[in-house]
Order: sequence, then C-alpha cells, then structure tokens
Amino acid sequence: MHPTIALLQSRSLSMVVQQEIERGILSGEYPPGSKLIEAALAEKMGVSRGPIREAFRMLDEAGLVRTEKNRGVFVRDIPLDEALEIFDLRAAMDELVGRQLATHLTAAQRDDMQAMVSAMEQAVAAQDAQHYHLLNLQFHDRLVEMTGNRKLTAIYRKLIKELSLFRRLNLADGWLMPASASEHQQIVQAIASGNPQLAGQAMFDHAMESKARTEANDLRRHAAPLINPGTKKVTR
Amino acid sequence: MHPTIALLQSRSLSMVVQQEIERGILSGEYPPGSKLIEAALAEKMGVSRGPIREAFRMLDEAGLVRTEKNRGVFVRDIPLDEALEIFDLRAAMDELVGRQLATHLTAAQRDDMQAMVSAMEQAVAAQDAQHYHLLNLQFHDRLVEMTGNRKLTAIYRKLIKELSLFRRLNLADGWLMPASASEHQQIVQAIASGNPQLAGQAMFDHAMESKARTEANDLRRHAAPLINPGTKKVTR
DNA sequence: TTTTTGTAAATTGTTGACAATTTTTAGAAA
DNA sequence: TTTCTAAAAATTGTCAACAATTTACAAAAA
Repeated sequence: MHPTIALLQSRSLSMVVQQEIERGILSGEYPPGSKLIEAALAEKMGVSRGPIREAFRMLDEAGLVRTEKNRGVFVRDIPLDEALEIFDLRAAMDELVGRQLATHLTAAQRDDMQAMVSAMEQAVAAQDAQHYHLLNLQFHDRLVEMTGNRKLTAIYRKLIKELSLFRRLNLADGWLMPASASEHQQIVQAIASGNPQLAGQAMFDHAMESKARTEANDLRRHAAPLINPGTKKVTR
Repeated sequence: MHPTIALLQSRSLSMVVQQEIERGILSGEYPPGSKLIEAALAEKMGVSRGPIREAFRMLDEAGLVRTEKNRGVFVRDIPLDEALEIFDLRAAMDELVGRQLATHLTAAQRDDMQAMVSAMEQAVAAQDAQHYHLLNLQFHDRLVEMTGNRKLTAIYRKLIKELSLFRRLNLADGWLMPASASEHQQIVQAIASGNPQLAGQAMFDHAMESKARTEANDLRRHAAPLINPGTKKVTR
C-alpha cells in the first residue's frame, strides 16, 4: 500500500494537527507562555476549529500546554522546581534502564551503544555542541528503548519533551558540553559488565549530575540580571 | 461561592465529560474492549458530540481508551505483558518514593503512615478484602504524594488507573488479601529508620511481590479453562 | 451451505454558525 | 494625566448539520 494512503487512513486530522503543533512547540516557534489561538491555527493549517480543539486536549494531557477556561490555551513553561522533580523521576527511570540492560544486553546492542559513545566523543573533539546535544538525547532514548518496556519508553519520552520546554531557556547561553562525555563511556562499561547494581548506579548518578548542572546553570542565569539592581522583573 | 458554580467556572464541559467517562471505565460500567459510542454518550450526558470527542482525546492520551480511525473509541484492555512492564516501572518509582521519604519524613507523616497500616491490619482481621484493597491503594497513593513530587504523583496515578484496567479481570475470583499486609509494616519501619537504601529496597521488593502475585494469578486464571480442552478461544 | 455483492443503517469526521466570555478600545470623569 | 466605564472586537464554548466511512443485513451467485 502507498505510504501516503496508509497515513491518511490511520491518522485523522486532529492527530496530524497535534503533531504539527507539538513540532512548533518543541522547535520554539511557539515559545513557553505564548498563547495558541484556535482560529489562527485553524486557518494556518486549513482545517476548522474542531480538530484544533481536539489536538489541544491531547497536548494538555501530555503536559505541553495548559488550558484556562474561556481564556485559551498557552504553551506551558516549566518552572525550575518542576524541572528538578522531573529530573529525580528520570533518574529513577534511568536506574531501572541500567539494571535491566545489564541483565539482558545483546552483543548487537552493546555495539550500538559503543558506536553512539564514539560519535559523541567525535562531536566533543569537533567542538560541535549542537550535534553533541542531539547525539546525547538519542543515546539515552535508545537505551530506554532497548529495555523493550514500551510504557517506560513512552513516559520517558514525554518527560524529555516537557524538559525541553524548560531547557530551551538554558540552551541559549554558552553550554558546558564535554562535562558529561566521559560518563557515557563509564555507563556503557557498567552495563556491559553485567552488574545490574553498578549499571543502575552509573545511570542514576549520570542523571543526577545532569540535574545538578541544570540547576547551577539556572541559578547563574537568574543571578546575572542582578548586576544591574534597578531593573524590574517581568512577570510573564 | 457555591461549589457547583465554582466547578462550572473552572471546568469546561469536556473536562466534566472526561471525568464522567473515566469514572465509568474505572468502575467497570464500560468494561475493557467495549466500544464507546459518541452519540449515545452525548445523549446520556445531555451534551453535543463535540465535548465527547474532546474527552475521548484526553482519555486516549491518558491510555484509558484506544482510537481507531473511522471505527470508534474502545476501552483499552491491558495485556499481561504490558501490565508487567507497568509493574517494573512502578517498582522503580516506589523505590524513589521510599528513598525520598526516608530522608525527608516528618513526624506527622510517620503517624499518618502508621495509622493507615493499622487500618489495613484491622481490615485483614475483619476479612474485609474490599476495604483492604481500597486502603492499600490509598496507602501507596499517600506515600507518593508525601514526596511532594507532583510529576511523580501524577504519573504514578496514571499508571494505577491503567493497571486497574488489567486488574479488573483478576479481581473477580478469590483474592489473596493478607499476603501483603505484613510488608507494609516493614515499609513504614524502613522509612522511619531514615535509611534511604533500606526504605527504597523495601518499597521496590513490595512492588515486585505485587507483580509476581499478579502474574501468578493471571496464569492460574488462564490455565483453568484448559481443564476442558474442547473449548475454542474467543478473540474479543 | 458458503461466499459475494449491493443497499440501508449506523457511526465517525469535519465544518460553519451561534452563544457566552474575555479582551481591547475609546471616551468620560476624576 | 490617570482611572473608571461602556461599547466593540476578539476569542472561546457549544451545538447542529452535512459528508465520509464503516457496519449490518438481505439477496444473489458460487
């Protein structure tokens, strides 16, 4: 069957719209806090408001937007404390990933992991922070996927999406790329060793390091404007 | 302000409808696999199909129903392997709960926990399996809530709802109630001891025991019909 | 009998219109 | 000027109608 036909048969308008709005949110086209107007999106995508509203309900349930009755739908902006909560949860999930992979890893999977780590090391050597960031996301996503636990994978991806809503703010100013590079090699070795406790610990520690880096980065970002004590804070 | 008025001001029709359908699903009124018909629900609830469809999108994203284009919306039925996956994930989350409570527990929280365990022991003594089941759910829900991690709490509750879609099948035939009773006292002691590693382990083990019980129960349930080898399996 | 085909009914997908609410704008009053 | 007020505009909430698709059913063909 032709792929386009299959697509139109399986995806309804609201699902296509949902994906498109989600893409816009994650790409930064609709930044956190901004309002999403039904009529404008409907016209832009060439559909009526019904599918747009259905897509809104999906995005709300996924945590990417928040809905205020009679006032509209806004791209969520994740406060620091919630981001830190998500990091704690992600660390626990990553620990589970490490344990499970340590007990069930195939040779092909180990080679996959090693190849991704090598690619990241090359990105570090090339000073390509953008590419490194992409490879890093891919590395952790693949590890979760390798466990074969679909629910774990689905929720993990949701958390990453929500975190990206927070991280966007942090990404602009200079990024400390190679800090986590060596940890990845350590993770692969711990998993390959077949020791669940060790592998889980390595994954957990790595996630918590990421949390600490994010928090430090955020505090630094908020402290900077105070150099000029006369500025007033904008509340949205 | 009258509570009903406040409710109508904050919740739109689609949210009320979503809650009502969810209640029907979790109560077993709409059993797993059954079809939810837009027009029927719309008439029953006295609204048009729009809000019903929006509610469907929320329930789909929450994992309580599945949508097939042009064919309708069905109450999800969770297969055993997915339920087991959820148990693994829940165990990791419970371990996190145990660790965090062990390091941050207040005296009031400890008393709360102890009171709930006592209530469960009374239910066991009274042979009230129904009540015990309720208290057990409440106990674990409260523990997660006590961590103060909102994202963890939200996802935990989603998983419990999905699991109840599976457990419903298991609930009918006789239930081994007091099996997990003594473990709860152990959990409270481990948390109160202030040792994160110990508390996490206790929570993790308890969750995995629950997984094992569920799996054994399910295998038993499926093995039973084979006493009569002539019967044909019904595929929905 | 079993399978196939065609038609009617039921159901979902989508749209446009109207009602209710909020936001904006312009003018009056302080 | 600033603040309050009221009309206008913009936006969301809800509904009913229509189109597209699937399902149910009965008759015809194998």
